[in-house]
Formats: sequence, structure tokens, C-alpha cells
Amino acid sequence: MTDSLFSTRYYSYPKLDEDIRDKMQHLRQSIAKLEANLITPDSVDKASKQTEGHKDNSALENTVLAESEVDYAGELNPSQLLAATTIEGKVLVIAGAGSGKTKTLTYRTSYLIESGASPNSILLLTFTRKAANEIKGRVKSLLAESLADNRALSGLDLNAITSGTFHSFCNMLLRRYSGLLGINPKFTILDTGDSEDALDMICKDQGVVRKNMKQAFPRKKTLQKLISTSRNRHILLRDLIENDYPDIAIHIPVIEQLAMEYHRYKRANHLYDFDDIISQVVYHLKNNLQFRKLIQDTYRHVMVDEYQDTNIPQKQLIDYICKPDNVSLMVVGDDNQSIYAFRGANYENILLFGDSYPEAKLIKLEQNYRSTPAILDYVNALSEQITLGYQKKLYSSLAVDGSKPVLSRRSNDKEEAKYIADKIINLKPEHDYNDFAVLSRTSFQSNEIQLQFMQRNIPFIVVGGIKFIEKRHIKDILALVKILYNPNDTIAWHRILTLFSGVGEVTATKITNAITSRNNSFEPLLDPKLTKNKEHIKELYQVLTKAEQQETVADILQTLIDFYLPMLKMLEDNWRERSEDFRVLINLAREHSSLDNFLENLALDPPNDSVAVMGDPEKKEPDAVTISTIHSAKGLEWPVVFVNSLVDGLTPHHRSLHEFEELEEERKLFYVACSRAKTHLYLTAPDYYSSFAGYFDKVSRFIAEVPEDTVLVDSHASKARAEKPESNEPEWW
DNA sequence: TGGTGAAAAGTTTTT
DNA sequence: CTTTTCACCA
Repeated sequence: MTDSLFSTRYYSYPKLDEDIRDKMQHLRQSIAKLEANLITPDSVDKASKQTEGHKDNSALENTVLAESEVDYAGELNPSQLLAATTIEGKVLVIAGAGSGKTKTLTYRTSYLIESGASPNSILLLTFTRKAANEIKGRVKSLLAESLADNRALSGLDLNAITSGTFHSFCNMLLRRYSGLLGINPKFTILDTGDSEDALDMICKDQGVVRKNMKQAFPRKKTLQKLISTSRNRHILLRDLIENDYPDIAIHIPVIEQLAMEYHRYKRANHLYDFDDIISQVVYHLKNNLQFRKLIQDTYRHVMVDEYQDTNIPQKQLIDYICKPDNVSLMVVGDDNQSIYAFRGANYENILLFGDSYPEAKLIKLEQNYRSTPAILDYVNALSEQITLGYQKKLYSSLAVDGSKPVLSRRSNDKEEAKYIADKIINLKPEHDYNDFAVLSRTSFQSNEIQLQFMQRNIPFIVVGGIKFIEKRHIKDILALVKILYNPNDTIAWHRILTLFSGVGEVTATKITNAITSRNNSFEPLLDPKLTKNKEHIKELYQVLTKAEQQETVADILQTLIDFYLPMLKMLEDNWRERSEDFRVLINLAREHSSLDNFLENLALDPPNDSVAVMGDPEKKEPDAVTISTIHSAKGLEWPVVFVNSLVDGLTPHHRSLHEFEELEEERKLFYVACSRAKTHLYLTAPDYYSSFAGYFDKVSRFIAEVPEDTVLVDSHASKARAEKPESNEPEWW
């Protein structure tokens, strides 16, 4: 039994073909090159003692600014201090899980400013607005005293630091420099769904006829994904399709044509999908010398967070800005935590940093402030199974080892859920509910957990699920707003017009064509020939005209909602429940002064309102167990972490079993999950799991790969099968 | 245009 | 097995 649990001989591993081998070889060389440029607190010390002959203080401590109110050397560990005070050239910082990455970026920003960098020359790029705001906020409070006391610094406006997501930064550039770039600043943003709709429309426009095709033509979702992946990973559509979708290879010319049309369509109508926002800036940086120069002159100190998750256009953006030698660049990331390749992230970026910047330095943050040594041992053991990467080993300065991760096999997913619920109830006396998290490979895997928690009155919040702005009624209202803001937004027009009964694809197209050719006047809505005399469409005209005259964003929204509500009543029987969301929308609108602002923020920083709360709804931050996917847990930590569904086929996911790189990403995903835990880590696996996708009954290979003595196997697990009924209440209650 | 039924697809999702 | 998407027809 134990023998089979910790042996990998029962698993089949994907073969490494020639291409991958070559690629890995190349990556290894690049890694080795940069490893040679590793700088450590010690190496810096020695070097400076030889050349300058400092006496007692370490060289690092001497770099600390004399006048500063901030105690850099006191508050950072030596490696962090080295990273914070290395402000010239190009640097890659490998920041292991829980190594104080955000803190380091904060202190480096502060150090830059105290060293004389102007706030508006600093550019900080992240993937979430939350991270961007946190760093900026922490810099502000860190420098508050210095700003007040130090004459050289007084009067500096720290708000001038550009700190944001890739998308918000590029969006800002496109609007601010629209004149220089020759584009319309009043563009609207297509989210993924909008972009699918656009492609669908273009298919029809182009006369793509799906019937009578020998080989099925890809659906709109697939098309969108193909085009997006092709752009984000810089793989020609042809190659992408031949490799990953060989079945549709005969349609390659048509798909290429569609991609071209889609691009033209967006440019003509001032529409930008998420990929455009970045790629178009890259395009302008490449082709518009004046723009490039301006940007390079503006941003002299660039920092990038989560570099392992950047895609190719994002890398290009960084490279264009940082090309001049006098622009400093620090990218921070952890190659062990690249888990977004499926979204177009290119994990090679971080491994090839030494290739892009041969002079670059490497700094490693390996001291972990999160987990106990016992958990770190496990996490390090997992790390060793990851094939490619920079050498690293996390260590803790904690004296007590703590408890080893516990692995428990239960008969099925329901028993897993019971086990987890039992453990939480047992541990509750020493913990708040906030201290617990349950992480799963897919959101679906938490269903049983939620049921168990409900039965036992364990409060929980679920992270993820349907997003607020993806709900139908919210998208409808936003489409109305988009029409007002950018009447060229044909996608929004279509969405609204086809809501009317009797209006379909054909009529909608006629109307939008008429509107576009009449210079975006709403008049065609009144044309009886086009509208077949539908009263509702006339009302739409009136409501749009009325909304245009409203003063505030909230008033505009209210006008549109009043118009839409009767339609919603016809469309959805839970309209009452749904209309609650409009209050949220109005409240959001109140925080924005203009439509630009409102639409932009909603698209690029969607409210995380998808959270389902169980427990006390009055409290702002309820004390509740977090239930989350592993992906959404990245960057977070909890004292007690449960990871469930650890059978091969679920974790790793069965669809990733056959490709080396995909399996590798799954392995990193498990690494991310386990490295969230501070003091207790519980791993659970069902004896078997079966679904349409197959029958899975082996424990995850990621567990089997690791030395047996790093985990504790909960032995009375499998005996306690689901036999005794826990009460005599009927199950259907 | 909109209803019907057959046929695919079916993870993860910071924007 | 369940949900979404598409083609067909009245």
C-alpha cells in the first residue's frame, strides 16, 4: 500500500520530443548565463572591500542613505536590501514564495525616490490593480516622514508614480497620446465575450458557411482563443492550428482571413479587445519614433511584478521602454509559480531574461517568512521535481519544525469534504474561520465542500464563479452605456437591438449600418422602414437622447436602467434578484466622474463581487473559511490550508497529462497550492473519481514523486468508509 | 426571426 | 452526464 503510494512507476509520462529537448537546452543555457551574474550580499561585500577598502561596515550598509528616515538595513534582510538598493541596470529578482517580494518592491521604490529619482519617472507594472495600489500606498506611508522632514524631498508628489496593471497603463497611454498616435481617444473595450460576438458577426459578414463542410468549422469561442493565443505567444495561426487543432487545418486560410478582418473591424470602429490594448501600444512603440522616444524619456525606472506571467507583447512593451542603457529595469518573479500559460503567459520570458539582457544581474530572495520548516521541506521537495528553473531553496529562520503535511485518502469526494469539515471544527478553538482555506484544482471540485460546510454551519466565502460584469443584465446595461460613449460600438448595438422581439441579426445589421453611415446619429431608430415600426425601438431613441443630457454617470445609468427593467422582466424570471445588482452598479457609477472613467474601470478592474457569502452578511469582512481555486489563491496565505481532489486526472488535470509543458505547469500549480500554508497543510484524495472524462483512482503523481518521509499519511483514513448514517433524518431534507 | 432538436464540448482566468 | 452552440425549418 505504502509502496504504491510513493512510487511513480504506475504513471505514464509524456515523451520529450526533439523540439522540446532543443528548447529546454536553450533555456538551460540562458539560465546558466544569468546564474553566472548572480549577486549576493556576500559577493557585493567582497568586491567592494577589494576595490574601495571599506573598514567595518559591510558595503551594503554603506549604501544606505545617511539622511533617510527609513531604516533600510534594519527592516530588510540582506538579500532584500541588495535588491532594494540596486537601482542601476537590468536586474532579475527571483522571489520565492513568501519571501517578501512586495515589501522589497516597496522599499526599492522608496529608495529610488530618496536617491533623487523623480516620482513621474517611476513605472511599476503589475497584473492586478490591488497589487499596484498596495505598493504605491505602502511607499506613501513609508516616505511620509521623510517627505515632511527632508528638504530635498519636500513637495514631491508621490501620486505621480505610475503604478498600475499592464492594461491600465497601456489604456492610459492610448488615450493620453491619441493625438500623437492618430487614434480616436473615445474607444471602447471589448471583453472576451464581446470579442467572441464580434468574431461571430464577422464570420457571417464574410459569408462563412458552416454547413456542407467536410470538417467542422471552429466555434466562436475557439476562434477567439486561437487568435488571442496566436498573438500572445507569437505563434503563427497556421502553426498553432497544425499543432494543437489538426482537425481544422483545412480552414487555415479562412481563419487567417477572419483574423485580418477582425483586426480591421476593430480599428475602424474604435474597439480594443484586451490583447489590443497592449499590442497596439507595442505597435506604436515600434513604428512611431517620436512616441517611443517620449516614453523612454519619461519612464527611467521600470519595475515589473510577477514577471513569470508576462506574455510576449508585454515583454516587448517592457523591452521597448527599457532599451536605452540609462533606463533601469527590475523584473521580479518566481519561475516556480508560472501557472497562466493557458492564458498566453510565456514562462520562457523569465528564463530567457539573461538572453535578452546579457549584462543583467540576478538576485535571489530565498528566506521565507510564511511557512514552518516542515512545510518548507515539502515545498522544496516539490520544487526539485520541477524540471527547469533557477536554482533555489527556501529556508526559514523559525526554530521549531512544526507539523508535516498530512495526506489522507477517503473513499470519495463527499468523505473528503467531511474530513475537511471535521478538521476545521476540531481546530476551530485555536483559530478563526479566516485562518482556513480549501483549495481545489477546478472550481467544480468544491461543491461537496460547500454542501458539508452548509450542513455544519461553517461560514465560508467562495472566490471565483461568474463575474459580476459577465452577468447578462449587467452586460446589457453596459452595452447601452457603450453606445452612448462610442456609437461605433456595433457589438453593443447588436446586443441591444436583438433584445427586441422581432429584431434579429439582419435587422440589427441594417440599423447599425444606417447609424454608422449617418455619422452616428440615432435618427435611423425612428425610421419605420428599418424598424418595422416597432414602438420599443422608438423608446430606445428617446431614452438614449435623454441619457445623453444627464449630468452624472449615475443619472445616465438610472435612465438606462428604467428603460431596461421592463425588458428584463420579460427575459428572466429572476429579474427581481438580478435587479439588485443595479444598485451595485449605480453605487459604482457614483465613484466615477465621467463615462470614460466608469467604462474603463469596469473593464480593466472589474469588481470582485462574484463572491458568495455564507454567514453573517452584515459584517464587512466576515469570519469565514475561504474556498478557492488554486489559481485564485496565488499570492495569498493562510495558517491552515487544505488541498483536495488529489487524484491523478483531477490534479494534474487529465487534459494536461499528455504534454510535457502542460504537465509541468500542473506541477507548479500544486507547488503554488502547498506553498500557501503557514502552519498546517492537509492533502486529501478520494479513492476514485469518475466522470465523463474517465475513471481516476491513483493518488496524484505529484504526491508520489516526493520522498515518503516528507508527509504524514493519515492511516485510519480509508477504513472509515461511508457506512454509518450520521442521523435518522431523510437525506432529501 | 425564433423555436426545436441534434451535436459538441466539457480546466484553470490577474486583463 | 449536462450545458452550450449551431443548423434547420416553419
